[in-house]
Amino acid sequence: MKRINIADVAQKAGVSPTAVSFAFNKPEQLNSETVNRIRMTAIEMGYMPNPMARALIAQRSGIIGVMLPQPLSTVLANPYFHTFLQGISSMCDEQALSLMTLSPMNGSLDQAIARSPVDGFIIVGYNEAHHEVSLLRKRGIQYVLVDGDATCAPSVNIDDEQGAYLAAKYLIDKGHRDILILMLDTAFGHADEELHGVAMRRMRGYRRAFDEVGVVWRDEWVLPSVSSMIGGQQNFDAAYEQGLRPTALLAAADAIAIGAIQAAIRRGMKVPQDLEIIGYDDSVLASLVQPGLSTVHQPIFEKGRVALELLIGEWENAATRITDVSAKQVWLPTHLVLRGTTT
Amino acid sequence: MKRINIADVAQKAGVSPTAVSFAFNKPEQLNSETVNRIRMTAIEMGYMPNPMARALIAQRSGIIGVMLPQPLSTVLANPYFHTFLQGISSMCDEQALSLMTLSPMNGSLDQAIARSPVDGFIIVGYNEAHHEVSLLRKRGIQYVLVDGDATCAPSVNIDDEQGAYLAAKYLIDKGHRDILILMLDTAFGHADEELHGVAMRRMRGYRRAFDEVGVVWRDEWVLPSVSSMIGGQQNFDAAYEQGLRPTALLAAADAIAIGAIQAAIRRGMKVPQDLEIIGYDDSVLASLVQPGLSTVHQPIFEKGRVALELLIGEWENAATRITDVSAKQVWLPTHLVLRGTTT
DNA sequence: ATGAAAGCGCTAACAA
DNA sequence: TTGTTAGCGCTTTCAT
Repeated sequence: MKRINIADVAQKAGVSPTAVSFAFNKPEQLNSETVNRIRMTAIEMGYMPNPMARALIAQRSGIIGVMLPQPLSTVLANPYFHTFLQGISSMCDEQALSLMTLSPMNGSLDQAIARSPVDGFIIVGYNEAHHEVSLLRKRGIQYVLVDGDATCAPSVNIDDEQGAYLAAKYLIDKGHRDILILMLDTAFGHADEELHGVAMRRMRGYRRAFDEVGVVWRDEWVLPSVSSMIGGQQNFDAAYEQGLRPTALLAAADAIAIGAIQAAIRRGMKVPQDLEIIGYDDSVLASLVQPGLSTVHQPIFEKGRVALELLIGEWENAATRITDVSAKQVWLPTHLVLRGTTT
Repeated sequence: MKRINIADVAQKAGVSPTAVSFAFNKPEQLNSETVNRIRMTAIEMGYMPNPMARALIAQRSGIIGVMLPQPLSTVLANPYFHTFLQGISSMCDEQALSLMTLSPMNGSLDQAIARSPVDGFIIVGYNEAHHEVSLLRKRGIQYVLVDGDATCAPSVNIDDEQGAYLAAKYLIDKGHRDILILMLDTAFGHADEELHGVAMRRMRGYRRAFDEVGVVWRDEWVLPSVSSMIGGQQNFDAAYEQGLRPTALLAAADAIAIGAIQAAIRRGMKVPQDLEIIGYDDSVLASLVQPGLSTVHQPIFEKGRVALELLIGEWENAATRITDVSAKQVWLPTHLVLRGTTT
């Protein structure tokens, strides 16, 4: 089925392709009668300008790409990303931009990037040093890094270290010494270096609190976990079967914490009486579960908004040729939120 | 900053643009030495083929568009869509497709559609009769309808009516007569006709159970609610202040049910002792809240997968010129899941 | 007020 | 094995 193009419409309406183009983009340049006739014909024939051709000429598609560290289906299972994407979208809605998500296809992002007709990227969970990222840089494509280390490009991060410190400090001050830590597995160099920065910063924060008070840091008490409820369950169970008997738990993500709670309850423990727990992120789930999850709050929604704001700022910089020395690094604050999983 | 194009690379590498193109797309057609030289030069110059130009020629972008009934930020606040989008993405991941979301911009989808370089649409919550949808049809763009009435195009729906019937029947059989119904507001013709089909089908299901047993259906006991926790809270409160004293509650969406539960508890009621509640959708929240929400289960994830499968099927049909008479209407089953909000 | 023609960046017949 | 050439569908000067 051949798609109708501008020439078809022009011919049927008895005008030139230029006229048809004007009828859609600059109607004021044309006799309003002609505009009407052309519009009529177009509708009748089911014509609509081809978006790809338009984008090719304009060198701009109105689409922003969000590069994610995991397959999309995994990401969408994570409440953190829900809120983050909401933040981006709220800005998209305002700016009439469309949002496209890209995840590693067959383990690599190359494919995905090469095919994405986007005006810029928001890159989540990769450091600037990452291979694909440096390619973008070289190609002169605008991007903003989120949850990743950056120096040359704008970035949005939170104060992971401080948040982690506060959480650990709280439990230690309450007298806990046998604290199980379920850490993001990305801190262990398993998966690429995704989130490497974030995971390491949180680890350092926990550690700082331990060191400061002189509590022994035992590596066997730190387990890498995928960032999901299942991950939390499995690793809590694993710890228990290894003989660990924690009185408190630090989880580097809320989902992990919630999974661990379920596992603990299943083993007959009472939360928070037998086990105090502090998660990380303050995702929507934290206030929904029973008991409410004590956690480190980070402004997730705002993070998304700010990321897109920075990206838009980049476009404007490029347009007005202001030098790129700016490269803003935004650091958003974190704080402790106490709910029902701590006493 | 001028972007490097194929000609620049060709010149620098001392070959023709064709050679460069081949080096990227059909390396086997070229002397491997030449390929290497070209690749080197390309990397050095930071060159990457322009995705828009590619898509223009191929008449195919590898992107599928998901048309949503509400602004993206609203949609992402809804657990139903999380799971649905996960279903689509799981298929995307497998097929190396990218996913782009479009929401009404400034109240209309025209803008968004006109700018979307997609290979096809998954349209959620609109009927085939909807203006924008019929435009697509005319333009010859492939699409699949989800949660909407269709005859000419493929569609995926669930058995809304039966699910609603089961829920209402259950409560009625337990002896309840004062049943508050928090219905999707889209059943009331407020917002366009979005979800019109779905909302009406659920309404009919509830009604059928009432009629069958001869329970009086009172329109004042049916309140339109936006599909969110806030909506559920507000409408439960509104009902209460109107003097309604329900002993049971049917909510046409889980989010509504959960909001209503919170409102009820705040008024000192015990769930399920004072108020039995059945939601709709069985979204992830339903099993997370305390007490667990009894609800009508629908296979949300699968719905997303099937939708994309149908779309891909359309492409293949078009390619092999099989006539389009097929237009599969898929109906997925629903069933009742009892948890803690019923006795 | 309207049209002819050049080109956005790329691919793919067809030649050489 | 490599290059020439003609578009993909559209926008946009520059003429008329």
